Amino acid sequence: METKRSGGIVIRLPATLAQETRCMKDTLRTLIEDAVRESMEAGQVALDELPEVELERPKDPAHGDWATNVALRSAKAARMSPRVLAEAVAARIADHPDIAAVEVAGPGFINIRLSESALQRFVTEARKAGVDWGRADLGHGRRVQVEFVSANPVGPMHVGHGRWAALGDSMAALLAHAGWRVEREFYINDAGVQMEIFAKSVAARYLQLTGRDATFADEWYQGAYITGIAREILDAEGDVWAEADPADRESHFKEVAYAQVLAHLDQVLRGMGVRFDVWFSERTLHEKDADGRSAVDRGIDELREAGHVYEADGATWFRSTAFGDDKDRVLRKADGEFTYFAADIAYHRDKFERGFDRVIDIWGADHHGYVARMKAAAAALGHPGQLDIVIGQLVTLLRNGEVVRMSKRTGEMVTFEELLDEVGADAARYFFLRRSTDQPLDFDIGLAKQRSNDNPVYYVQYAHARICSILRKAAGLPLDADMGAADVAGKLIGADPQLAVLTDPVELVLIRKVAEFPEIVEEAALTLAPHKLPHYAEDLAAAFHQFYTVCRVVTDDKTLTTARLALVDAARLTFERALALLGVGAPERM
RNA sequence: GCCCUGUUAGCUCAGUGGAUAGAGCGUCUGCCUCCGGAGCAGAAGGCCGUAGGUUCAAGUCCUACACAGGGCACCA
Repeated sequence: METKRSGGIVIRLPATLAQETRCMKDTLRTLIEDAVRESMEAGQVALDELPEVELERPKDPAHGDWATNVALRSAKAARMSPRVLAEAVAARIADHPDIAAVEVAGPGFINIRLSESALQRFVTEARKAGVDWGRADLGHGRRVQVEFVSANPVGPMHVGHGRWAALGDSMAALLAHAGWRVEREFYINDAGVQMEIFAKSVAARYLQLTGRDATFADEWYQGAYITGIAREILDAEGDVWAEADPADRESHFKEVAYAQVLAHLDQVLRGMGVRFDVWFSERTLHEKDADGRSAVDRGIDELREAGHVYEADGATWFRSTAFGDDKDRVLRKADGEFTYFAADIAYHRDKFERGFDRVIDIWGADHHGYVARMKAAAAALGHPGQLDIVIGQLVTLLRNGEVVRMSKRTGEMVTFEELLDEVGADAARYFFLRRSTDQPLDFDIGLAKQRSNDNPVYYVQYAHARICSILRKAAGLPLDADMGAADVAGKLIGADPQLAVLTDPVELVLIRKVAEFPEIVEEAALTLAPHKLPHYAEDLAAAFHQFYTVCRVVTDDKTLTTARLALVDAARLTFERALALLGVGAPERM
């Protein structure tokens, strides 16, 4: 099988924004650095060099929009009280037009409150950016590959795969929004023992269906889907294979069943909106080229030439301990077979040969013991630090509080497809992405089935739908009208809304939340932590609902109405972007 | 035995070395002549697993220990 590249790949290139957008944080940092430098030059502060200026958002809104601890950090070196140092710096930034207030607080924090006009500008900025709102440039257009799911093609997707699908897809979207050129890849483990067992299992069921006796070993795949595949073969091709040579039969069944499972995986993944740019077949790594050598051979050769390979006890070893692993690892067993690890080395070598600056693998916690050797291999191949391996804790499936044991072998399982049917793709994705990858996930089917309002995805989607409803109301459209929210908003608001009238505390809280979005994108992309997005979206929804309760948007006051429409439109856009990065829909009505 | 991840409100979980540790659910009390009540406001609820250490400052970093889950193959 050839490496398959799906058609119509869309790689979104990083947008080059016409104007140089500097986020508020960077602007403030420069401002404070200048203030410290001036204080030093004026002889107020005795420091040898400019300290690093850290800015943070205080937890307590009473402390302003931003705070810096620069005075606390430099006090010792400057041999002065942190508060006095802070006062000296604060006095030099207080006059900036974007700053409403500066105060020294606590042990020596400098708290900064932005002016209303500075905040109001974010509404314009978000609406102007449109789908590019929140875009960052961490990647500088470098190429990153995210490999995830990568299931053995020997059975249906299970719930754990669903978590990796949601996680990988969202992480990829996040990285793309943060300025990386991203490719999504699925590694098909279609070589090796699992496939043989798979074929034997199908063959045995086929024979049984034709009324013959067939041994079925305990360690084979017991799942009902095996019989299903066997029945399909029987229906399509008849019982001609019953009397065929067992080796021929198994080899034929293997390919038929493999194709079916692969189609199933693709279909389920598409059903939840996940599309891979590349499906990479492990088999291709074992195919011999004109010189009679496979990619696996060449991978080992490369390591050998670099001096990292040796022979011992009849096996071929990789000296992974030279790169921080606990023990050396076997590449080729004494029986002449390659280990799975050897193929994985060839695979990662192939990835880097394709020119990725960075490669991210998403694995379940059950593979964490593999991390050290894989990173060692990447380093030995000349790519230290370019491989990130994200370890996600496992999913435990519960049914009404009782653990459902899942095993491909015994066939006792609830497939991910069933779960998607029951709870819907949006809720399933949101549920998966809300928890940190370091946290094990309990997925209770009974609970998820209830479709209860407890699910925060509805809270967020409802906020979006509510905004669309306001837009419909303002445009005089019926409640059930289909509309392009952005177009409707554009016509209603016009080119120059008077945002200066947005001064109500809840309006400013909502603006601040909207303004935070680019920081969240950057932080989530930097830490490979999509779970920050749902939490942000819920905060944004809370800010919007509070605003909605206090402030009526559509009133007789034309100026205020237009300004508030602009604000809710900026919020709508932010919901839409945040949900898009999660792969969750933003419905215009529910 | 060794390695990884976790341990924060009754439950499920957030928390870039900073100020009085947050949210949802659950419990209790209020709010619909009004753009969607799938909403909002308020109350109660905490020795951040334990013990040391680093720091001006520790839920956050370091070291032990306890508990939970997952790994420790010439398996895939």
